[in-house]
Amino acid sequence: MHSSLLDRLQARGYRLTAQRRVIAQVLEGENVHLTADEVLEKAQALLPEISRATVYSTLQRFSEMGEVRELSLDGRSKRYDPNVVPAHHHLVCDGCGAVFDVAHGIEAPALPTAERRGMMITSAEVVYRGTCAGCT
Amino acid sequence: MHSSLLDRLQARGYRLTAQRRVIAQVLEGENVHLTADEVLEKAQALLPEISRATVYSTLQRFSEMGEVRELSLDGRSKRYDPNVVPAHHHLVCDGCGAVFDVAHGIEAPALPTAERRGMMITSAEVVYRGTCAGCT
DNA sequence: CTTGCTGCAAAGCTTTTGCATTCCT
DNA sequence: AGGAATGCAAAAGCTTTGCAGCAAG
Repeated sequence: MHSSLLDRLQARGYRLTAQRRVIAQVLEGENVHLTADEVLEKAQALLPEISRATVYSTLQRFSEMGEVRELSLDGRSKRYDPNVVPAHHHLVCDGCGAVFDVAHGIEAPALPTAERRGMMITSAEVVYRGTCAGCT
Repeated sequence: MHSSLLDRLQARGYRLTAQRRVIAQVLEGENVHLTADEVLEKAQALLPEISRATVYSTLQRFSEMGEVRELSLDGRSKRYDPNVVPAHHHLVCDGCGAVFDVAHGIEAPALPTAERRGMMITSAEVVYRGTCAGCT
């Protein structure tokens, strides 16, 4: 089976702390993508003394490691997507900002070389938008 | 020819002020997409007494009118895209956050009904990412 | 032991808001 | 004249940072 996020943390020489264990657990237990504040809230339910700064820095660390994807889809908060692989697109509710995964298999169209402005393209994500049932 | 943004403002009953004229001018004069702060800076060069609050509320107004598109592509600032029509995608530099338009003609793949979670899809934008020359 | 991690609180940045004043129409 | 738009300054989110103490390896 796959090695867990925690195993990979350790393999890279990062320390394994109760806080990181809890944050990893919170992320993996969710099928929607949480904001940092929501991660804090759920983590505090499991480990009351965890701090906001730790949640933010840990999410940043996980993101730099490529273990979590940071999404900026509305002007409010970033959201954290624990499903880095396989690559997939997102469906966003313009009302509440909720983000849903779109099953993989859909491929974004390639960007013609003439349009690349000399950049090497590292990702191509499609963002679908609409309004969810709860937001009428 | 097309009616200008200012004509459309007036047609909808909005007042035509020096501030709005300057903001429209700043937006239309750019081929990259500016943040609110950059709009303020350029607007102040033309009309020194314009305030930050006015820039923000005007951009919000233009966006509600559908005259400008609000983009949230990184966790920093929103950017404002004056080219609402034709629809087009964007190329983002992960280093500096700069946003370039991708020529229209590229179509995002449709989202299968099974994946829509009951939502009516109102838009599908592709975001290409890479690192621009200046960000090495 | 050593160095990295945590918690706290303060600061930073972007954006919004309340209210008196100004000025389009 | 009348109501909308502006400017100012304060406040409100979200996120980052500095630093002393704690703990994983």
